[in-house]
Amino acid sequence: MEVFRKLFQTWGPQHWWPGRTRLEIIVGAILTQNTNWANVEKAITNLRRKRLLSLHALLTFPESTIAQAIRPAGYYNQKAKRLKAFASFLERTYGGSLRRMFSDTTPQLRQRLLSVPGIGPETADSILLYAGRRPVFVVDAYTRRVMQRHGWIRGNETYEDLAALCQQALPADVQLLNELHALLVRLGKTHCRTRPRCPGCPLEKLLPPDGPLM
DNA sequence: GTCCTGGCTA
DNA sequence: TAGCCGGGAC
Repeated sequence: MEVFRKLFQTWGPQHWWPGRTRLEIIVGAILTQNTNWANVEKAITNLRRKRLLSLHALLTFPESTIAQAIRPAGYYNQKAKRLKAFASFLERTYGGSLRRMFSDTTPQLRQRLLSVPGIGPETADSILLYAGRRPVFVVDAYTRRVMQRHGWIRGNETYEDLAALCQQALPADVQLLNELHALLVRLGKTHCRTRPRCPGCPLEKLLPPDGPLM
């Protein structure tokens, strides 16, 4: 909570997730895997312009057509496959209804999302939090790096370990978890980069005496 | 050349 | 655990 307060006091609300619809948020969550968001926006713009941003289109258009549209997001062949995998999952499991999907319980839906090829824990949790408004903490590479550099974890924890650790330390508040993940991403892009830039960091006073650990 | 709101496979 | 996917921005 101290981390959240410091980050929020410094940068304020981050206005995530910038998607128009729940489907668009889910598509964005898949497209942004290991990819800069600016490139995802280009891909989503292409999908919209080509009328591919619908469940029906994702189900019916050939994978190669989807791939061409999302090319700016990188990994376009893999991601085209993943978008179609999610679309067929939604059709098969919930009759194509996002409303039915999001009326499922969080643990049940999470388990089912993880069974979709191309949806791992971070993508599943992003979907739950940002499209489903469920109080879920999203762990990402920045989260791990920030915690490791401050000596709060050993570094060999699994995704589920870190998620449990953070959930436990935080209230189950959708808005807070929404902002916190976005703020941690901002922190990772500005200060907690591959090479740390601690001077001026909102968390500078939380550093161990000898500085960052890695 | 490095990095980007990961996940799958061998 | 390493290698792979990959274009775009810097």
